[in-house]
Amino acid sequence: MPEGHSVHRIARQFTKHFVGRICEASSPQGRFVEGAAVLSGREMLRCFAVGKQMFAEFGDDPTAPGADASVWLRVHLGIYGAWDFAGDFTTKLGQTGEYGRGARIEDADAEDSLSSIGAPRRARLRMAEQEKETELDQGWPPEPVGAVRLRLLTEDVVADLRGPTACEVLDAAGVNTVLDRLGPDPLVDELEVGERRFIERASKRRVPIGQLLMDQSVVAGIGNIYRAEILFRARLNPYTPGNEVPLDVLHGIWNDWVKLLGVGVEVGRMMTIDGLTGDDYEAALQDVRHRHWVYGRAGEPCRRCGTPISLAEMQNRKLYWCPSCQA
DNA sequence: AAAACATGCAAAG
DNA sequence: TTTGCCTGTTTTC
Repeated sequence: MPEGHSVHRIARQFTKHFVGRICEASSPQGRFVEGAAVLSGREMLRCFAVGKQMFAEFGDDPTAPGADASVWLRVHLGIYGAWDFAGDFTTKLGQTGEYGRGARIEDADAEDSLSSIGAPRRARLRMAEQEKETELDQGWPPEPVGAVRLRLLTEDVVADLRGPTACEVLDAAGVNTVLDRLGPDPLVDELEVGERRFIERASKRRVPIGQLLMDQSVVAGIGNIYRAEILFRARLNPYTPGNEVPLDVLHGIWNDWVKLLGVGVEVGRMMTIDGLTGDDYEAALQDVRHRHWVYGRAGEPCRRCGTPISLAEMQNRKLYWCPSCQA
């Protein structure tokens, strides 16, 4: 379910609560027993997201004779994967602080100082596209619920992974192989470098721009909602071949993605309509049907011109656009 | 109550 | 090209 913004938030959560801690790893479901055994007993050294994928590096296992290299965990949540955190939290993520480029790790402390009113309380936090916090009224550690592929446990925080499309242990070379296949991510790459790579990859192909934006090797992190919304905001027809999109429009698309991703990571939702205030903003926060221009609105009147929103299949995914605004 | 559907991807056939 | 992932929400019977 998650697009890029939520994976960055999850990586932040790991950075805040797991990095620097020894992790006990297990696979209650039984489908990742070997991988969990490799990770268990190691310290998480760092965690970051690139596009929709999350990478966490674990240090040397001091108890394993001859071990001298770190190992990496790679996770892709797919369409309904989720991380369930439980333990002592001071706050939900995303309510304070700037989540701009390069601020992922440094901001963690600032956030703590801003929100340290009140003692940490034990809670449960589900992180998928949407986040939901609930009370934790069990003993410690809590029983895994459902099919938990991987459980990472520290002294006071636990993270349960369910339903991922990818979950594997890699060495550094394996991580690089994956990273090489991924296009630029505004929260990872220098903005100018990322833009150059995006335009290089998008402007040379005859493939429809609607398809290129979903291609994770062209730009990483955009999914079906951001795709539809970015194209509407650019007033660009999704079927326009990449090599026929004016360069300044591609430039605008990249900048818009930089902006939307920043908002998404900060707010924790894909807010794609600018300038909402008051009740309209609250409604948008609350309900996906109120926060997009065209996504999920087939047949409903365009919010800008009233024309019914079109729906078609592109690469087995639903594509929404306004046939008038995006002629 | 049951079925359909979803903000992806990888592996199998 | 089809299936698996295996959950949560919405729609249909």
